Amino acid sequence: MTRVLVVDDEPQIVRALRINLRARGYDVDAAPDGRTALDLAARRHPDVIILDLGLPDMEGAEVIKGLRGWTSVPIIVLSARHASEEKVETLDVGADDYVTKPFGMDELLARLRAAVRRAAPPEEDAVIVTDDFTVDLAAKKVGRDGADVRLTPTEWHVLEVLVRNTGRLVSQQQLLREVWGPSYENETGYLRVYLAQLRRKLEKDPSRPRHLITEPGMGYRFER
Amino acid sequence: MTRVLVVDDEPQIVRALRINLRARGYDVDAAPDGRTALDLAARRHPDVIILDLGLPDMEGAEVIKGLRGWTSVPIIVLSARHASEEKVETLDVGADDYVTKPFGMDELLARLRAAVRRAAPPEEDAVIVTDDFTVDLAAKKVGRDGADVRLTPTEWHVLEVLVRNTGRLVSQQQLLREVWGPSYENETGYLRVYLAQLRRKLEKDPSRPRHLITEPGMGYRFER
DNA sequence: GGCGTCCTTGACGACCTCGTGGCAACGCCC
DNA sequence: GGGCGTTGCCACGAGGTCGTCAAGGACGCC
Repeated sequence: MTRVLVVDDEPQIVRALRINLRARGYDVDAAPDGRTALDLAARRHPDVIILDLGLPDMEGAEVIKGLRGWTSVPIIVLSARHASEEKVETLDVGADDYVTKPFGMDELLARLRAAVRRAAPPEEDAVIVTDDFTVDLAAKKVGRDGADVRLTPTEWHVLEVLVRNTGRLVSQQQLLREVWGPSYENETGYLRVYLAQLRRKLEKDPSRPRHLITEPGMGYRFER
Repeated sequence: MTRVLVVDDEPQIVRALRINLRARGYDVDAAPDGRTALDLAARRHPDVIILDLGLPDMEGAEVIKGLRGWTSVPIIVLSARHASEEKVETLDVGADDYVTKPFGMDELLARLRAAVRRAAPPEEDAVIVTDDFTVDLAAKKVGRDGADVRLTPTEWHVLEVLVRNTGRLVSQQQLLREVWGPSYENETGYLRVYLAQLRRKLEKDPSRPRHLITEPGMGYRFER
C-alpha cells in the first residue's frame, strides 16, 4: 500500500486529505509541524510527502533540506502563496511539485499519482542470487536451500539497503539513517547485532561471512 | 548539455522559451505540432520535453501516450486551460507536471530543473585504472591482481584525496588538513607512515613507487 | 492476562588501527 | 666531504571497533 505523510498545521486540511486519501486506498500519516514531520518520515518511510509551507516551527525549505539529506522521497508542496520566488526556491531546494491553495482535490490527487509513478522503480526483476541464498526485493522474500528464511522487519530493511547497493560500501551512518532514521547515526551497536543475526540466518559459515562483509571502521558491503 | 524539446504552435512562445533556455545553457529543439514532436523526440532523445496542449494536429494526451510507449523522459505540459479534469487526465496519461498559461518564466525553469534533477541517473561509478591496481571511488574499493585490497579508513582517505587530484601535486598541508583536520598540518610524520603502507599494499615495487610519488619538500602526487 | 516476537541495551574479550618514537638512508647546501 | 633536514621503515602500546551473548522491555495476538 502506498503510504502518504501529510504535513499541515490546519486540522481541517489534514482531515480532508486523510478522508480523500484513505478512500482511495492510501495509508495516511499526519504531522502538524516540521519536527514531527522529519521524525515520522524517518520512522515510517512514506512513499510520498505532502508538505504545507506555513508550519509553526520551521521554514518549509528547512524541512525539505532535512529530508533531502537522506531520502529522495517525492515531496509535493502546498502553499497559500502564489509568489514566483517562493515557488522557485522551494523547487530548487528539492521539492518535486508545488500546488497553491486553494487546490482542487482531483488535481492534487493526480499530481500525487504522477509523483508516485515517477518514483516507482522501473520494473525491477529483482531477484539477487548468491551461492548460499537468494533475495527477492519485489516480493520481500529471502530463500535458502529451497525454503524461505524468516526475517524480522528490521533485518529485512538492513538487508534490503545492502542488496540495493550490491558491491558498494555502505557506511554505518548511511545504513543507520536509512533504516532507523537520521537521529540514530551513532547507534553503531544496532548494526553489530543485526548484521550478526543476518549472517546467522544467511551465511554458510557465519563466523567467516562471504556476502555480508564488514569493512572495519568504514561500513558494510553486500557481495554477490 | 541538457537538451530540451519545446512543442508549441505559437511562434512567440517558442521564441521566448528558446531565448531563455539557451541563455541558461540548455540545448533547444522545437516542434510546432505533435507529429514533428514525436519524430524529434525519437531522433534527438531530449532530456526533458515542454509540451503545449493546444496543438493543431493531435490531442495532447495522444502525444503523451505516443511518447510514453517507449520513453520515460520527463514531460512538462503547458496549457491555457485551468479545468481540473484536463489536468487530471493529462497527468494520468503520463505527464510529469502541468503549468497553466500565462506562466512565469522563473517558475517554469524551476519546474524544469526539478524534472531534470529527478530523472538524473544516480551518479555513475568512476573507476581509476593503473597498470598495477584499480580504485573505485563510489564503491570505496581497491583491487589488485583481481582480488580486493583491504585498506584501513585512514589509508583509504589518504588515497582518495590523492586520486581525486590525479596528476596534480597535493601539498602535505593540504593532505593533512583533508584527512586529519586543520590542526594537524605539521604532523608530516603521519604521511610518511601512511604513504609507506599504501605503497606496500599497492605498488609492485614499494621501494620504487610509480603511482604514489613523493615530491620532496612539497607533497605527494598520484599518477595513473 | 499470558505468550511470543521483536527491538533495544549493556558487558566483555579478541582483534586491529592509529599514533608515536627511533633509526638508517638519502639528497641538498655549504 | 661534512652537516642538516627530509624521507622511508620498523616495532610497540593505547585506545577503539567488532562480534557475541544475554537480559530487559515494548508490543501485538490470542
